[in-house]
Amino acid sequence: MTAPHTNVQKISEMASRHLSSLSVDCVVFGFHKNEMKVLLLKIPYKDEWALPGGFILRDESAENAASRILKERTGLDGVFLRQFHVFSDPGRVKPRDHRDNLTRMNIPENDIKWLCSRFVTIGFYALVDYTRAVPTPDEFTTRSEWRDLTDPGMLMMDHRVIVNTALDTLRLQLNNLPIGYNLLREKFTMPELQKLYETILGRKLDRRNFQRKILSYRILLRLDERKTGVAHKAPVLYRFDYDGYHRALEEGLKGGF
Amino acid sequence: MTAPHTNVQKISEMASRHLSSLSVDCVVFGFHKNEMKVLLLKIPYKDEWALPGGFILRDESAENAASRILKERTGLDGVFLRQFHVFSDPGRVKPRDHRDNLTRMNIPENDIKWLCSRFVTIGFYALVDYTRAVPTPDEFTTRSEWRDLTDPGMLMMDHRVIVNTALDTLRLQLNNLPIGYNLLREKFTMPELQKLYETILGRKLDRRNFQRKILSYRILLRLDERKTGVAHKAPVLYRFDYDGYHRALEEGLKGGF
DNA sequence: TCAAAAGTGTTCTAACTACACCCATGG
DNA sequence: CCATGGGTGTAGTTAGAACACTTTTGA
Repeated sequence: MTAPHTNVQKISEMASRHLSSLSVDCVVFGFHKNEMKVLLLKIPYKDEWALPGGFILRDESAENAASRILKERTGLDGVFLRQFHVFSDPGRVKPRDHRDNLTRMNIPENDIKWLCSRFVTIGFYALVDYTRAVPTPDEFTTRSEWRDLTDPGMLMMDHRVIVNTALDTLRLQLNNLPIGYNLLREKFTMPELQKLYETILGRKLDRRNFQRKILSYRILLRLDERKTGVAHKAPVLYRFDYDGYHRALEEGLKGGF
Repeated sequence: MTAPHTNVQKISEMASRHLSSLSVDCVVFGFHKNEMKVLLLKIPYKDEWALPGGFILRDESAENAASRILKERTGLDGVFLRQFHVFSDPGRVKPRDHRDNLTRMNIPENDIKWLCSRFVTIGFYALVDYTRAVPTPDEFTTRSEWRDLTDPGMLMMDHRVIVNTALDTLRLQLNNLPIGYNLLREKFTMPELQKLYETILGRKLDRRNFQRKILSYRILLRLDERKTGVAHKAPVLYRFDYDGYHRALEEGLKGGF
């Protein structure tokens, strides 16, 4: 792109009035050992974690940006991904923090002034199979880790708020989302599925009623095998009936949890 | 703001890589004569309508921008307003249309180049009392009108998609939204409230079951008066019990419609 | 006086809740 | 061999769907 032939002052006015620095941040949910996990990046020289995110590139949609970032951070393609909220409060970034972040990204001092005007991010949440995702740090972070959702540590900027909002959205949309399909491995047991729902909802469910209800949706295929190497009675394995699942989700799981 | 002392080429790169033109568009719902209405602005010299919207100003949040615009277009303050989706598909605006719009807004030719890179909008929906809102055109449109939701006419760009997405969201969130509280006048009859729900849902509800259900939520106060000047038996007037309503909404209207 | 709309009650059914019992397994 | 977790069944309660009758009013 060639520079427009206009004076710098004019551009400055336009940029400050009409342009925003626009990014996406991904809340990547996983499920492991009966715990909900979030994928976070460690900020070097600080006891803080950040959500994987980045700028939306020219000529790509926000959805595209989010799935590109996800692929980079987890190695996964075709992940379940959905936008849930825009965070645009001018106070969401302390100018000091913002400057630090941009400096870390090797953005020249002069350009930082441009980006400091407003910093809007679109929140996405993703549901991924914990066992298949490989946490991968980016060039600005030291490492990438699955952290406990309940106790992820100190989060940068308003990222804690973003995570909480994502979780609230997840709960609200629970009955219209392919939760199990994306968060569990292909084969899973009934108690595992129940634990998943309990963890997301934050409350206990009755074992027998849960089983009856979830089976009534006709979204599960009971397999002719049982989980091996477990204590006590070996539970039966299930997998999702893809067609049935998506048919049911369009209506929403009636009654719901 | 003073211009940063850097060369034009550099700014151009930064802007095109990291900055977006960011706006809000409001889908303003009203309810009148058993019809859902949307507030639209007429584009001059074209047989097209547009959603009221505008750029987010420096140092204001998207929410702020939306409620500011709403105040300008309807004269209403403290309106129920909620963001529902970001539209960022690079193909959502035909470059030709975009250029026309910006030219109409008296934005100089040179600056238009900046804004053409990407054009992202945050969709908000609003629920307002039809009888109190006064449609007010902005400086770029000839008039402002309540249009039928089912047949609003030709809409500019992807605004039809935005309206449809807003309606889908409204239906999904119906049981967690103060629908009646915001769309009806202070006093209303049970049939009016039912018609509202039926219109949003797009299907008939049983008169008697609706009444029993809505009353069981304990969100209505039955008044000691009836609607006057109507044919047939005069229906009783109700108004909302504000406290009860908001208590009930936190849980969601259980069961729902 | 009658058609059309509003107010109220009843019945039937399906879904949810809360349990009790038996089975399989590893320590 | 027994504690623990998994599979299945049942009774009581509640919420939802379908439906009938009476009341009020303007035309």
